[in-house]
Order: sequence, then C-alpha cells, then structure tokens
Amino acid sequence: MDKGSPEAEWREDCAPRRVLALFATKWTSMVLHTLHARHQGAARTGVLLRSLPGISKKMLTQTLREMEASGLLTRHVQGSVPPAVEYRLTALGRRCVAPVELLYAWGRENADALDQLARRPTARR
Amino acid sequence: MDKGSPEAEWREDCAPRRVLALFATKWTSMVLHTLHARHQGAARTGVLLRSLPGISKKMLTQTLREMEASGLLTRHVQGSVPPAVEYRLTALGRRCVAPVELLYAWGRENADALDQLARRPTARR
DNA sequence: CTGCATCCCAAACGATACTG
DNA sequence: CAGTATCGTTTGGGATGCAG
Repeated sequence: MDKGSPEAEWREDCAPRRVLALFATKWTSMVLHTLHARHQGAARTGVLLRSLPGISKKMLTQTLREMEASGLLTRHVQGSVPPAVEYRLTALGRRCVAPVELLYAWGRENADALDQLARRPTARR
Repeated sequence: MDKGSPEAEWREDCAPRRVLALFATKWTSMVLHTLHARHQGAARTGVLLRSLPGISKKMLTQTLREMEASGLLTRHVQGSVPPAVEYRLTALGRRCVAPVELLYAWGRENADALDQLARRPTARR
C-alpha cells in the first residue's frame, strides 16, 4: 500500500477530498436529500426554501451555487416577469444521492441510540 | 405527506439532522474512512495523525471526541508509560461506514468530470 | 419571486507551546 | 506518545434590506 513516503495518503486537493469538503457544509446534504426525496429531483427556489426549515435565502442560494459548480445540479430559468427558477439534479448529482440517503436512513434507524448518547451530558469522565 | 403546516419538514434537532451536522465538519468523514479502509477499524493516535495529511493534533483529538460522543468509536487506553491509545469503530460506527465509502468512491469515479468543473473559472456566466 | 449586497457574529480551524 | 491550553485567523452562516 505504501509507496514513497511511509504514511502519506491523499493529496490535499484530490477529487474525493473536494467532494467531502463540499458535503462538509451545513446544508448541502439536506438540499440534496430534499430535492431528491421530496421533489423528485427538481424544485423551484421558494419551494426549497420552505422545505428546509431554518435555512436562509442567502445560504440556500450559496449552497445551490456550489452544487451547481460541482455539477450536482443545473439551474433553469423558466420565467422572468415574475422570476421562476428551477433547480434540477444532474445525472452526476443523481448518482451521488445514494450516500446521502444512506446516511439519512442510518440516522433514522439509530435515532434511539443516538438520542440516548446525545442526552448523556458527559460521555467521557 | 404534509400534516399540520404546509411545508414543514424535519425538526431542527432530529437524529438525521444531528448526524448530518456531525459530518458537516472538515475531518469526520476522512477519519472514518481512514480508520475503516486503511486500518481495519482500529488505529492509534499517531498512526491516524500520519494517515491524515494536513490534520493537526488538535483537530484530530477534537474530531475523535465528537465521534466518540456520537457512539461511532470507542477509546481504549493500552499503556501509560508511554501512552498508547487505540480508537476502534463500534458496531454503530461500522454500520455508517457505507455512506462515506460511497461518497468517497463517487469522488474517485467521477474525478475527471469533477476536475474539469473545478478548473472552469466562472461556471456561471 | 429570485437574487445580491452588506453587516456582523459565532464557530471552525490551525499553529504553537506546554504537561504527564 | 497522547493530550490540553491558548491564541489568532478565517470562514461559515444568519439577518436585513434593496433591486430586477
């Protein structure tokens, strides 16, 4: 497994790490999940805004921009007189829904255990 | 799907959201992946430190503490004269390796596409 | 309706030095 | 070797108001 250096692993800017960085933000996973599980992969701004309790307009747009730049979704302007914009998962984006759904499912399945742990004030002594 | 409020979805502190929050940090996913894929689920501090290029001692400990509090791994003191501590994935932790591995694999598979997108200076015009 | 700009705070992160 | 403490920087994130 080791080649040159004894323990060196990933480069700091390799694709997997950039991906993980993308999901290391508060809303990316939730936007992806909501878009997929609640809206069949396409939804307008306002709908997403209401589907994600607690998100602000700013963070939604920002998150969508990053996801767009990463190729997870595309932006479609449908009207402008009132503006109507729809965001759609790309093929690439659809292919990475699974991990998020798994994580989400894992959370639901182990909700009880996780809740108990969360309740425990000082797990370590 | 909707019960009371028109579009209300997850509570802010439900288990899935806490899980996503846990992974919405820079190192959690990478620690989990490294521990699982490179060290068969158990490794000592120094090993992890060297397996994760760029991480600092502080961030490693902090991340490990959070993962421990969430029940993903346990801490085992093996010696103290020089200190020797091993971290091991729990059953719970092992069960949530899959999502991370999927995400990581997705990154590797689509590395080319992702690299091209990253190279593009202004994706939006 | 959608998006941007601004201000501002809190938190995450990183470097370093120190203890057992 | 493992861990903590402290400090300083950066960034993420939220509130609000304005514009197309």
